[in-house]
Amino acid sequence: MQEIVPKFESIFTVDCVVFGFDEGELKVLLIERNEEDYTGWWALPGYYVQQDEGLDPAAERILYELTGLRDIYMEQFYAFGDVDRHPQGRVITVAYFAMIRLNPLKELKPVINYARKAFWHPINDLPKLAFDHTQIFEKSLEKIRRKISYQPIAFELLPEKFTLTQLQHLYELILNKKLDKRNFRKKMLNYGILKELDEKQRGVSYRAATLYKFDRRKYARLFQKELSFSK
Amino acid sequence: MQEIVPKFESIFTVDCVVFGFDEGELKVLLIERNEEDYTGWWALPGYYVQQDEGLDPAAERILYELTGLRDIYMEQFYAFGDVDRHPQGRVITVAYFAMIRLNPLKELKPVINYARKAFWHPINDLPKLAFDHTQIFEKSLEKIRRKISYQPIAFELLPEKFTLTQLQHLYELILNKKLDKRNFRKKMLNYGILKELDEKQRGVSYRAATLYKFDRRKYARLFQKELSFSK
DNA sequence: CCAAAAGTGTTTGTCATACACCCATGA
DNA sequence: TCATGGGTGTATGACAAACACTTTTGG
Repeated sequence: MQEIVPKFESIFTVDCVVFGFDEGELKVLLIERNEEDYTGWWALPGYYVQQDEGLDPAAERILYELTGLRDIYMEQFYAFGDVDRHPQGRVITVAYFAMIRLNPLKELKPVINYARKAFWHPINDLPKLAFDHTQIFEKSLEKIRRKISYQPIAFELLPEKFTLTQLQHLYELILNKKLDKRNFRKKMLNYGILKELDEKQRGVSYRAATLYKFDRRKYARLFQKELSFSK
Repeated sequence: MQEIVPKFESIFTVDCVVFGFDEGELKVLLIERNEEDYTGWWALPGYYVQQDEGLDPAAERILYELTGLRDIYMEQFYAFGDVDRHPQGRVITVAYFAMIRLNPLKELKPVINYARKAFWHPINDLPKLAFDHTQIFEKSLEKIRRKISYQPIAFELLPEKFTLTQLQHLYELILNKKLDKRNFRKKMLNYGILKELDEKQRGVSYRAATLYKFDRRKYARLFQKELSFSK
């Protein structure tokens, strides 16, 4: 009996789903394509992996080249390899996600001209994206919804100092449901991973809220003790 | 500015981690390799994906060809793409796992001669596997440990009729810790996804235990209501 | 009658949930 | 003084955890 399955070669890429939080909205980082196939379309930042490059480093590099963003921890979540997902032929993509502190003032600057521009777009109003990127995005949403239920990844999205209400709104956005204010505060404060600051909100025309910081040390001490959030 | 990242082509494969339960042990399905690189070594069943073949179908086909097992639902869990994971060059692999009802009488017969044989091996006694398959296996273990905590996938491993004690032993094996008998039974029966049969165990030299079946209908009705199992 | 596993309840504490009013601030 | 969000407590029910003895059966 001989080998009946020929090896074949495929191009492969990495795509990044980067979430940010701004103006009370969850946003995702997109680029406008400047290359053949879907030219001018919006897409997730993604590109070809290099010959001598691991997947994780490729994801970091590609995100940087397309958006100028660096040093962002990303987590691989799924590989997409449908036969017809790419018009050029067989292209498998490995998808990563990240949640970051969005700085609205920081300009996003593609370093290579594969992207015309990079920008933040609200997740509730996404048009159809290039390739199967809509599907990739949906899968990443599922993933972070599940993940936020057992790990406090929401902090990654907030500014360093934040109010409990901001934190709650963020959870509500991600989980897509209302949470009870008193219960939310009780629970969050109970975890002991928030540090209350002496500082208050400024410039609001109502009672100023206390600011908090996420206490990474205490969180680390909880090891992988997983936090849960069902309602 | 010109494109600074050359596309390159890579071979890619699928690897399968299939868990079974037999003789009171958790086992994993291995093959003995019959090809260059790690010839004669034990490895996870895995092979090249074809040109016109999606990842999921590839996983099904490859498992069949290497072990003779068919119609097994597998779930993708991670892509491994370290630069030096394969001696032949850059080979990315997409890994799948499955949990199945192991039939110790059914002979495992590779259909193509890439594998000399396929066999079940206890997971607690694994030698070093070919390529990075040890690492892939470890990751799959993490994955099923997490998954069993919120979905009753353990049933997939058991014979159709089983006793509560068998089920508990299986949970203990996977989670690698002792569970309390009374609490375990209470919780399991409470979920309402077990159907008590009129039948008892036979041929044991002690009090015969009641047999149960997993009730897929009732489980489906719980939608994705997730079951939890911490202790 | 012995060995081996089956089967069975109660108590305690923690945590999720539901729910409504007063407080502080700036305009 | 009003509008706006900030901030607070209690009662109920569900569920996790800890814990030990009696029952059944075959050999």
